[in-house]
Amino acid sequence: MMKSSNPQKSSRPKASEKAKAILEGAMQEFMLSGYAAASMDRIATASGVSKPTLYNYFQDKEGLFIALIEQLVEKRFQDFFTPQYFQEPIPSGKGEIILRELAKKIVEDATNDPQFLDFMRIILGESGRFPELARSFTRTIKATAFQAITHLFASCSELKTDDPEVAARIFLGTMVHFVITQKLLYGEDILPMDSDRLIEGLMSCLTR
Amino acid sequence: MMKSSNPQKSSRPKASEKAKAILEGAMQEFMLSGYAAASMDRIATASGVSKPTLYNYFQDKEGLFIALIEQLVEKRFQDFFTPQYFQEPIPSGKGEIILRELAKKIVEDATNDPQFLDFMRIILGESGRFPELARSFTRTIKATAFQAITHLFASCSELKTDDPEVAARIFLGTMVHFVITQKLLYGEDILPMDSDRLIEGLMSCLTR
DNA sequence: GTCTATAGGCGGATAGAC
DNA sequence: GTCTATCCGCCTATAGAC
Repeated sequence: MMKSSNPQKSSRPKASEKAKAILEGAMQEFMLSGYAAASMDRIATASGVSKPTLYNYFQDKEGLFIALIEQLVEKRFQDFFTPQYFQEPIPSGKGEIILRELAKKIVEDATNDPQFLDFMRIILGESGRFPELARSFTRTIKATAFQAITHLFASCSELKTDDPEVAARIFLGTMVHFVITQKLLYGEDILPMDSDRLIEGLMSCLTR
Repeated sequence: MMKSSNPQKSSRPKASEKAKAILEGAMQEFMLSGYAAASMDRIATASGVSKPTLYNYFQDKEGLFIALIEQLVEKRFQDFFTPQYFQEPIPSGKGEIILRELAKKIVEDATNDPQFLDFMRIILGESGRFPELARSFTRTIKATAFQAITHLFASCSELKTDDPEVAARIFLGTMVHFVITQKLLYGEDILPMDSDRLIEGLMSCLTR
């Protein structure tokens, strides 16, 4: 439950900067250590505040963790799978190009944005202890991605349209599993595979 | 490092039953709580031994965890993706049937064997803290699966053989991502999808 | 509201009897 | 080899001064 009121420094109702600092410190620590091994002392230090201040803004460790993940689900990674080029109307014949770009973007982000991998790891790893966070992720990010890609398959005549929902699952499944295997599970050292080669093969399965 | 000798009850060099009991208790606790939140006290209780005995058989918490996961990688889940029907020679025209059965087996095991999901969760969730365990998983289980399925695509004329390695990635990626999304991340409640429908669509993409 | 200091408990790991 | 009993540190969370 929320405290009765949030602390405010000025009279204007702006979002507290201290809360933001705490969330950033919490991000570092939770991503580095996972939920259970994270320390509220280290979060306080990383945030530049003292521990009681931390507990003034967030109920407890669990509340802080939930607030952090919800924020990441809603703000930071929400638009990942729904970039601008999913806007209507889809130019005729552009579906294949859009899918290729999206596939590349998934690989690039997993390669260049370490937060992205940490986020996936923590959502998956804590899905047993925090099922509501996993549900929130599925309801928000996964659902939006499936919806947008399904729409693409349903709209573009050059793509396989027999079952757009299934096509979307194959596309996203192949790419996300690739990223999980190669990056999270170190497959790039053990089972190397060029991402462009995979994308080509995938597109040839999903186009007419 | 190993202790100088393993404790043996009898003079014959049989595998210690206490070690087995400890590993079973450790399984319960680590799967339920994750590595960091697991308690050596609870493992001792669950195993029916006292804590010093626990430390007599395993160096410390980390050593016990590593021993457990290595055992699961090598014994328990090794043959999951390489069932009997991958033996040579593959009857002509049976590739499609074998793939369908394998896909169903993945979904069934994820549905009926809770240890299977727990194992996936812990390998993914601890891949940052224990990269060597993730590597071991990739080197052993993933590599064997890719190899067997690639061989299938390369051998069966009714399957898409342009790039068997890529076809294997698409097949396994689609099915594993399906299981992760539906079971680990609770997608079956939020984004329902009949597994047979997915398998049909996948097979139609991967056959000539 | 924010700090210093501390309470109180549970964690991993071990000493020493048998 | 296995136990009971215990050490000691780090953990979350808070009391009380300012």
